[in-house]
Amino acid sequence: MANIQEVARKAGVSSATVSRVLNNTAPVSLTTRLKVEKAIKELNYEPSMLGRNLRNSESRLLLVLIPTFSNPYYIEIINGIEDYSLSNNYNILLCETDSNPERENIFFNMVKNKLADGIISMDPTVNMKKLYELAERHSIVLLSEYDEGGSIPYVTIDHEQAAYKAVNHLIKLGHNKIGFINSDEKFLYARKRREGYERALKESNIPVDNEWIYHTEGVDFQDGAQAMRYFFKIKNTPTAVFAVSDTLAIGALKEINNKQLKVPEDIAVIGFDNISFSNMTNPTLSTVAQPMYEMGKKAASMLINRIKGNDVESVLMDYELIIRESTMR
Amino acid sequence: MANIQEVARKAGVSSATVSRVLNNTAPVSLTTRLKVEKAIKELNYEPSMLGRNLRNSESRLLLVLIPTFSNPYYIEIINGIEDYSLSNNYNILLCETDSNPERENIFFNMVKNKLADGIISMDPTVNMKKLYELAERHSIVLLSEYDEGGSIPYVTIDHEQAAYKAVNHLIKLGHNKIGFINSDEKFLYARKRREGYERALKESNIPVDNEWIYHTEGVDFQDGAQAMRYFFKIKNTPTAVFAVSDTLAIGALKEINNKQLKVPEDIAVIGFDNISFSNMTNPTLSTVAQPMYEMGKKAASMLINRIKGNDVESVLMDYELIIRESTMR
DNA sequence: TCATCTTATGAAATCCATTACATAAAATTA
DNA sequence: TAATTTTATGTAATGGATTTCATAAGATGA
Repeated sequence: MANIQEVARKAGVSSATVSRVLNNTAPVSLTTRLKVEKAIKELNYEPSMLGRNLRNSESRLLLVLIPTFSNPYYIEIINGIEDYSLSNNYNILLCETDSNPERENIFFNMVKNKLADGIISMDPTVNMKKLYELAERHSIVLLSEYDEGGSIPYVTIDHEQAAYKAVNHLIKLGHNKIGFINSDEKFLYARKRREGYERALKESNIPVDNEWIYHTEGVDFQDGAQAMRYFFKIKNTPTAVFAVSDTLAIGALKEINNKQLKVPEDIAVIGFDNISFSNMTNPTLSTVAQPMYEMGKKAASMLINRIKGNDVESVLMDYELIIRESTMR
Repeated sequence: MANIQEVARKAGVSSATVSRVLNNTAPVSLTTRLKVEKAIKELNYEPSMLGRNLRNSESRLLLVLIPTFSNPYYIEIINGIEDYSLSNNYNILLCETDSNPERENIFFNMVKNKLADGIISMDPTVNMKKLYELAERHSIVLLSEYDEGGSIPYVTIDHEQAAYKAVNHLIKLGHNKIGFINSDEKFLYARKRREGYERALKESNIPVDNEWIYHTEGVDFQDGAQAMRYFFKIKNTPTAVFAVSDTLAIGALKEINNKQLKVPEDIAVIGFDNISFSNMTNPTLSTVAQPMYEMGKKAASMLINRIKGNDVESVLMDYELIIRESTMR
């Protein structure tokens, strides 16, 4: 592959002029411009990004940290990030951390090493201390999982209120024995959603019973199934279940089916995230929808702005309760 | 961030020596090594990948082309690719083409521009002509979708035989009205699976009826549901359905449920891919499992070998029929 | 017409790490 | 001990594009 010097030689100009033609950074006479363009075409020249990136000390690569590919929750968000980034000439590198600090380090180093220009972290298990260190010299945006009062900008929804609404919906259906499948409360979203759960119960004078709060290891289908098995084991099985993720809710649904019980007649179920499967289950799953695509776009635009040196503000997005068969009377 | 020159100055050596310490490419005396390491630590130096990549004219980035994130089929494969790549110091860039030639071009250009070292394409909609052009000067491996007799190495399974086995399984259950939900036959895998479908029928003296072969637009749930609605519309509705992807099969399942019919009693269903959700449906879905993780690993190892300049051979992997509730008697 | 401002272009420095080549010192071998 | 090899290190070129600085030619205005 030809380089800029060869193009310059062929066109009978200097490499500076070729660069000017390429980037439109200074006036170039029409005749020279044409000569250069001809040479470019003839040599089939494509500028080397390596050279350009080194000189500009940017990589135009954004890292997107997610804990695992296997949660479909992230898909739409990623689409939003990718669409926005691509149309602004940035590429995204999807980084699955597997909640593994070593992997996380690899990705952090990419930023330090100038191999990436910034990070959107959707990983609730991320090492916040290290992230803050990195944020001193690099651009970072948090998505969904965030840090209240911290200095890193974020995009999220009001988790407390969303959970409150979901649980309230179950209460209005007449339930007062409401199980809560939560993930580990080391995650902020989990703590927030628990607060919402409790507020809804208290407002309706339903006592909060810790027996009805189950904490899962992960957010896989299996974790949801296991939670449901727990609820079946205790003397006082709930008549409705709120799960903090659709994958958990679907696992619970499956376990209820296995028991030959009916949803929503015997047990109502509501999830969170509105993953595409949630509309394919039998019965279809009620859930809380976040504007994932928009959140992704917003986060990408914030990050790119940050990289350009502008200040950006955190945002709270709207969410929506989606009622389907699993919570119909 | 300090650069190699500053480290050299601080340690009182030349940058060449620092590079030698860093890469162990030539003997360095213990005393100098210690001096250099001390300077590196004090300056908090991390080598710039941009400089290194330019000099070595490599990016240690691999592109993975997929048509869309929304098919969970790809997840395990990507895990395999990523694990292998990361442990060989390569990063992967997940490229969603959306079957959009413009996007595809962006990614191809990254390779031409030395921003990426090679491509694993899982995209059946990829522009094969362009891919072959690219393959003349760059490293490429095909995964799943391949080109018979072509010069680009691939990793795949025997699609014809796998489809044959799946359909044969339905026949053995006593079905002779077997619908086939295929995707567009411009894809090789679709043509191969159709061959398998027809061979199974013919061997059992069941006539092949084109009315029972439906071609979908995509492989989303909706496409599967639509195919099933078609089967309900024709006079002679099949008693069993073979879908070329689990997402299609799940859509069909949903549609059958909507009709208040029972799977497998009224209609048996078998899919393809063994996505994680296929074990969560009601009833659980029979399917054909490909060794996705292994296929990903293999493809990554082939690509990295190619990049190193070695010759690599295409491989056929094993698959497995997974019988679940949707085809039980 | 002279002074001043634009326009157009090239030379050379720069970004950062790697490596071929050169050289000096130390170690080994004959 | 002389000759040869190995070790240890530095100098300078290299990869490819961008940009500052310098300069010459053309345009504008007084």
